[in-house]
Amino acid sequence: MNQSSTSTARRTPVTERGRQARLKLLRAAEEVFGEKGYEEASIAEICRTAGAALGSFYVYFADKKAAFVELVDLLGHRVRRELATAIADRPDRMAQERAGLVAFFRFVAKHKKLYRIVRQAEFVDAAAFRRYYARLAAGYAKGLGAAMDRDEVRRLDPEIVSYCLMGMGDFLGMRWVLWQDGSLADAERVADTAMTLIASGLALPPKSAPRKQRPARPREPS
Amino acid sequence: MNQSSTSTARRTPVTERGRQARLKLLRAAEEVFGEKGYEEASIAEICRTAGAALGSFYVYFADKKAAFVELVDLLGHRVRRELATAIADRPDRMAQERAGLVAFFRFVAKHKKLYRIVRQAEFVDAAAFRRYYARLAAGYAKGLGAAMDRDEVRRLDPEIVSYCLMGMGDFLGMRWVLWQDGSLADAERVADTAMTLIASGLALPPKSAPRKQRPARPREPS
Amino acid sequence: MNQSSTSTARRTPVTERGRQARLKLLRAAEEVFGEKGYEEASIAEICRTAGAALGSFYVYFADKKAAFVELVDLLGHRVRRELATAIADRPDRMAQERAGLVAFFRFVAKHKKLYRIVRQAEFVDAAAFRRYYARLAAGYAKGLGAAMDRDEVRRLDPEIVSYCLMGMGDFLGMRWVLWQDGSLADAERVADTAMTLIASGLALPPKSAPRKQRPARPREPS
Amino acid sequence: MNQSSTSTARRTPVTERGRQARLKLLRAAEEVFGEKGYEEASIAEICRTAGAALGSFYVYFADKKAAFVELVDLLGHRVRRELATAIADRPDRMAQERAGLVAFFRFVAKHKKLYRIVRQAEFVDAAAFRRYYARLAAGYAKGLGAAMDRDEVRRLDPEIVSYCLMGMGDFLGMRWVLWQDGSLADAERVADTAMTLIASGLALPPKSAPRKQRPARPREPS
DNA sequence: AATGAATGAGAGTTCATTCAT
DNA sequence: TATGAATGAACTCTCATTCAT
Repeated sequence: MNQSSTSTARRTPVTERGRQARLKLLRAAEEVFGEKGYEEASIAEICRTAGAALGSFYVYFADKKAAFVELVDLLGHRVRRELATAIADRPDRMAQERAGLVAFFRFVAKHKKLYRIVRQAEFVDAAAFRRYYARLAAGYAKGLGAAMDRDEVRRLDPEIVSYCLMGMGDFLGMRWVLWQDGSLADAERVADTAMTLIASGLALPPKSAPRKQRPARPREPS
Repeated sequence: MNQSSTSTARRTPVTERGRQARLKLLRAAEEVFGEKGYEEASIAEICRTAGAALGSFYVYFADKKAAFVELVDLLGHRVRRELATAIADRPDRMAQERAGLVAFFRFVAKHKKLYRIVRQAEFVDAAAFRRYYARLAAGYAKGLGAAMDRDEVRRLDPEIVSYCLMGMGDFLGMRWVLWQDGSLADAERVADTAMTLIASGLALPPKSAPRKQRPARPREPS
Repeated sequence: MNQSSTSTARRTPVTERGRQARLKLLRAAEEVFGEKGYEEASIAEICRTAGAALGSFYVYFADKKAAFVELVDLLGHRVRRELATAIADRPDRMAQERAGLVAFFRFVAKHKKLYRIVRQAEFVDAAAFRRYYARLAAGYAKGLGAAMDRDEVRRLDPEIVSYCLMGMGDFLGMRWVLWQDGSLADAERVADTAMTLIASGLALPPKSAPRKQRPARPREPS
Repeated sequence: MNQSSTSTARRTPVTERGRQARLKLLRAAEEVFGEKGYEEASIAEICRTAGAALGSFYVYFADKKAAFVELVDLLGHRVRRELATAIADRPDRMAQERAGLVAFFRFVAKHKKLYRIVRQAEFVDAAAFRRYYARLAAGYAKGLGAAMDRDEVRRLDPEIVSYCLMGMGDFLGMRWVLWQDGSLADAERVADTAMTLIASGLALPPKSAPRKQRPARPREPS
């Protein structure tokens, strides 16, 4: 969780000046990694972009990968915050789903380059990649679980459902936002279709025989 | 299609011996790329694995990327063939969906390393990556469209639905197969849950008011 | 003089078919060497241009350099023949000089690319390079010597004078033909100026006191 | 003029230590290029000679060619300085010509290997090659023009005359210095002969009819 | 903290030449 | 003769990282 003491010394700035320098580098890293991808990005260019000397990079980051991973975590925060904001105040789960999906499209469209960083993380640091999705899924599942408890949606394993919905969102975003030069032209139509699928998929099944003891959440099908 | 005459000459073998050598290299590339990933894989190791001299690689492939791309296309063929086989003879669309999903899990479990090649393609050759999914989606959409025409499933844009289902499959495979050291322990349970979602999502809506003129299937974008 | 038996066997074609194949390769070599220069030219491209297989090259030439050297010698022949033709029938030495200079300009303009081969020979095969100029100088000196004997031009070491005049021609051709995209726009004006210089330079000195015994040619100044 | 930011960063040393290292590499390059020629010279050898690591080369030079070009420009400076020094204090143009010619022979004899660098530049970087001669010619022409204005020498296009004289010098140096294992044994005799030619060639023509209006010196082409 | 010079392993790629057919 | 596959040494260049100041 905390990436301390990997090799050469302190990595956390103490002075305010240090904190600023570190931030400058991180922002430059965001730009360069986003533009070039992990492998093509060079630390030299990051430093040039940040207006810092080559050596300074290693004052604040253990190595190239450490900076990248930090960026992935940062992005995870941002995405989750964005989604949380978009969802807040929505009356019911389906409204939340739609708001979340559209917000995600918007995020991807707005940070096209940047979003590739997350996807590339799979090949740079698998743990950071899993962490990103696991945390996203946790938040997702929590919302779904609550909705299930309110009998708003069909009772299914929330984690599985979360990955289903994340997968849908991810692929739709890839196909109709990323591959569409980032325009949101089709976003509404695509979201409509997806929401039809999701709404029906999650709709409560016609209650055949009311069961006294409702089964533990995870297990449901048959 | 054929990238001739730019640099060192012909790339297509003429003799049978040549065809064999090329195949040997391609198999070695599959192994090494799968094991190490694109960036970490070295052509020297591919050649060592294939038992060929370094220069021989360039007799058959223009460069590192060309071999990788060829591999991605090859994998696309294999996956599509596998899925087509798994689906054949299934009585209805939902049975096909389930068979396809499970077959996909099995493919991923069996070729865990290899499957990373496809995912990494996004960062090596975007075109090959898109091609992979576009072709897969095309086949998928065709099956869905037919089912819609038979009134087996809800009428929606087949391409969008295809990407939704591919996304679900992809993420589930990632989470419960790839991250699970490739075991298929959870596969059935996960497939069950997913199928509940899919079946409900694609089920024909309760016909409220019978419409004379059923709406034309939405046309495929671009 | 004769480049026999360097390594692998016979290099001289016996059949007529062989002679043709060899010629085809030599012409291709001329084109490719001329276009790319010695180092950048590849035997593969020469063969491709000739429509021959890679291995065929070594049937007719010992190696890359051998073909190049042969080409340089060939060019030497052509240049000397061209000059000889241009000079023939000129009434006096100065007319010959001018005709030769202009013919040289024309040759360079016409075979711009090709002429670089000669110049590059200095760094590929010094002997071939010297041979080229030595032979040219020999012819030049012979003509000059004859003119001296006819008391048409000032008596000086003909070889030295030859190199002086070749140097002038070479540099003028370089500056006003090669660097001028091969146009001959300035050729006349340049030739005029050069001829003024040459004519005065070679003009008989005002005979001060007639000497009985004229000195051996090479030694003249003081 | 300065080729910044294209690839790996700054090329101009900032510290004194850097300046020294750069110089060390440049001197090594001079030695190795001179000895082996451009193509045969390897950067590895240059670094070995300089006692520097391979990577250091690229700290100071963008690539092999850049170092070579810099060397050519450097040589140009040296040659021009040498000639300027040799010419200074000579009473008249002909004395200057002779001094320049002999100084040039001496330079070639002394830096035999080095002088090949200039000649090879034609095939490595045509622009640097032209620059070398264009600058030399400019200085030459200036001196000639002044002499013409003083009515010391015949009035002709100074640039054309410059190239004539440079060509003579070049070829004589090649034939009687470079090909003579660098000895200056023949230098005097050759210089004498050449000077006879030059002196007569440039001598003022016998004033047939005194012209009021002396013709404008021909203007320099482009 | 900050700098920038120094490092050197390692990569992809080329190509003249040889060899088996 | 003619072919084209096979070879592997050699090359230039990159770049993450360390070090001295």
